[in-house]
Amino acid sequence: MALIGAFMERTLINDLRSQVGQVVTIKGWLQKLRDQKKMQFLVVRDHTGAVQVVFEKAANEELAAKISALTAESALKITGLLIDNPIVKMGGLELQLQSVEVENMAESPLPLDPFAETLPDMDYRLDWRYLDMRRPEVALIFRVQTTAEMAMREYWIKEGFREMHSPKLMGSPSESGAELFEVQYFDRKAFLSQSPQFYKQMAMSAGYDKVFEIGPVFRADPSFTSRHMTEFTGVDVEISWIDSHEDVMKFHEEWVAYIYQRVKEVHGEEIKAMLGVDVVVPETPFPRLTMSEAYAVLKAQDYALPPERKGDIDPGGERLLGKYVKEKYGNDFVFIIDWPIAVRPFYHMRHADNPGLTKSFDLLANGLEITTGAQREHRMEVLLKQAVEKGLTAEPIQFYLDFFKYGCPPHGGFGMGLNRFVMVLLGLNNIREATYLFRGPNRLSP
RNA sequence: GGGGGCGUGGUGUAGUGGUUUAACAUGCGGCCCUGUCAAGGCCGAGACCGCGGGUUCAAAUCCCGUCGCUCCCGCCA
Repeated sequence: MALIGAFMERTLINDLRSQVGQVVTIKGWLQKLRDQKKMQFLVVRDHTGAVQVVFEKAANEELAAKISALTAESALKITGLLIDNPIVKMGGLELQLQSVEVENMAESPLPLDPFAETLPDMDYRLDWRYLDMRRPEVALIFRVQTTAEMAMREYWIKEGFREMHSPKLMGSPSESGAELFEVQYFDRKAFLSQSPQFYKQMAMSAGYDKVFEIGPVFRADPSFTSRHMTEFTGVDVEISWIDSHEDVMKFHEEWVAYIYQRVKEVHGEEIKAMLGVDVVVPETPFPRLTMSEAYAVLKAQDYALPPERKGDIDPGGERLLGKYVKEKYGNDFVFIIDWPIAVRPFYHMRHADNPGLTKSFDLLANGLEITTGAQREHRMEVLLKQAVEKGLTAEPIQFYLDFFKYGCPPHGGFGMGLNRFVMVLLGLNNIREATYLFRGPNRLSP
């Protein structure tokens, strides 16, 4: 703040209180103009707040006319004397306008009025996302996301993690049947990465011990739901020298609790006031349900699982489990562990005493799947055998298999959807709300 | 890929066979009033009811097709 003030003539609206009695300059948007006979009132907003600006028309008719011509949401620079005025409902402050500079006049009418009583459809809001995002509630979502990512990094750094940036262009499809986007790559084909999975495991083989990556993930799945996107931000973690997936879960839950705690500290009150959501720091450890226990719970509640999908849980079942765990343990989070090999990829390690089950987990948050994790199979012969069992051939994944030839430690990790995480954290009902610019099967712009 | 729902002024909605020259709110334009502050009052512009076809004396309203959006399932994060 002080640094900016040193070379920029501007006071943030949130900092005005300390400048009473001085001439200050604010920069922001005209949220409301109340143009009266003798007086003009302007509500001006920047990214920190809003303040009332007042002008007495008789003082300067020319300036008054200039103000009258201002349109809603124009970008303005206003200089005036800041006074304390308890009558003003907006913080008891008032800026007595001396000059106004129009940096960018907004066309009128606005295609989307950020301060209208009713909110347009999501799709329309996405068409005019930059206007939609002027709403303080939307701005809050992305301030929270920033804090959340900061907290993630704080925790990682403290634990000795290294940040990786793996390539998103790949020469061959990595995981078997995954839906990949194909792109033209000079005179051949390339694919957009649908997970940094293999590359973060390579870092384990490189001896980096613990790594994380926050980056884009592409999925060519034509999914039309409130929680799927074709491009999203993945949060990936991989940890070496673990004994089992339990070690990964232990890290995961403490890390999540820390993020919640930081977000609550920094934004808790605002979130409550603007979004009506109480950020509750979850108790650790999170409850754990094995797949068979999860099935028993669902069966006890007469939930009918689709018979042909044996070994998996459908979204309705996940929501019910979330509700069950909330009631029984008072926790929004639950790990579903030990998934059958049929529904897990070849690289998940299997239980030594039960080869039909993997040492894997999903993390459900309020009944929504936000994370998949596992201990990885680091013994090359076993890995290859499991790949073949899944119908894969060695050639396309040979580069991956090679990671395990020269001293790769036992390891495991998880991949979490950042947007889903923010969605659950803030109680948003659609992933588009938690995403800067949504990408779906039918949306590539703006 | 399968299924459901919805498409009415800029936006959000009402109207679901004939008093519809399509209503209401908000926004926009004009005027009036007012140290205003969810401002108030009056007036005005703005929709061939997504598109195409059909049924009917009569369609925003029913049927078919089509496009768009949306949610659910599948898939996943």
